[in-house]
Amino acid sequence: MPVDMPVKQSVAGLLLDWYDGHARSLPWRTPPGAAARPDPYRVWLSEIMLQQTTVAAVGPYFAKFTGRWPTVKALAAADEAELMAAWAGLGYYARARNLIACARSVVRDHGGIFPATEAGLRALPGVGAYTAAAVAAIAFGERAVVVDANVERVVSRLFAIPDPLPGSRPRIRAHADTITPDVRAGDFAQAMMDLGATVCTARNPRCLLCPLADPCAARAEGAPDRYPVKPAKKVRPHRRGIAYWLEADGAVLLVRRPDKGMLGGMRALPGGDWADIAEAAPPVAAAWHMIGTVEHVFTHFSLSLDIHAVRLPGRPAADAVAAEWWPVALIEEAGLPTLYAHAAALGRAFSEVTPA
DNA sequence: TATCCGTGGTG
DNA sequence: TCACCAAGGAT
Repeated sequence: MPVDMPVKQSVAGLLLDWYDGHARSLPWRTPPGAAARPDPYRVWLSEIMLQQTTVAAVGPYFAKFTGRWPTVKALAAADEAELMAAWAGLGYYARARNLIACARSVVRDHGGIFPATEAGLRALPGVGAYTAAAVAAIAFGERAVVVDANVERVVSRLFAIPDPLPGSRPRIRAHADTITPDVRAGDFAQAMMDLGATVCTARNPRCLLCPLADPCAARAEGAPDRYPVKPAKKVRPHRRGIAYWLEADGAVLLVRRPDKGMLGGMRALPGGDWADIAEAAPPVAAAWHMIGTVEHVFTHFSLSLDIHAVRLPGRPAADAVAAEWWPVALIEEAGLPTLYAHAAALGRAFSEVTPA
């Protein structure tokens, strides 16, 4: 489909022409230039899942969620524990809590219809400046300045912005505004992200394939990957912790972590928060065995989690808050975050070779 | 503004 | 191998 007249051969025109032939086909998308707009619910759900998360990782989760909860009304009526378990493994679990809160707000406050404006969307839980702009543009065709990490990279290079992130963000946004067209708002936003994901990549950008190579200032300088300029990295501290695999009668004791903080709201093995290993008291007094250590890397620290296990002939009275006995054979369905899924794998191995 | 918040792929 | 990175938001 030809580009609409007003954009001509501007940056937007070059980009939209490229997008018409190179758009990625994704489950939450409509083809470039399509007359029909995509379902706002699916656009919103995909945008939440894609926050700081790769397309490849999101794929199976998007299929699972849209299959189980096809509409925002269905999602609003979902069992919260079931939804959190379905999100397990995708990370950033505050997104899952906000997902329910947002769906319920849409149903309760907006009659089950997503707000069609950037400002209306921005007021929803879990919807920030980027997501509000993206949904407004993609699902409703509103001209919005959509700035994510891809756009930051493309724009920093296109204009060779010398000052480092995050201080450069106002300038980046101002430049992004100047190249955002009045037409094909959703296609333009997705084209910028596709360009950043497949051509204008963080490392080894493919300038020979880039539709914006000609106007790109960073390419003219000869070192496009020098942009965006970033601040010096910080050292990642290391912590140690303990988790307990307490098994009895074919079931293992699980707890639910507090809503705030790491892995908030998710099921876990008992064992504390890894801040002070001395406070990680076992759930019951028993002859515990150290069966292994799980190494895990989070965004701002790494962790060595020692797994202690015991198998008792009967279930003791566990005083842990919000504790539940979960069948060992069904542990895969508990929705454990990755750290505890790895710990549970050690626990099962222990279970198979240890008599009660 | 700076920090916190997961995970898996990759060059 | 490992530091970097990914369609950010809340506080």
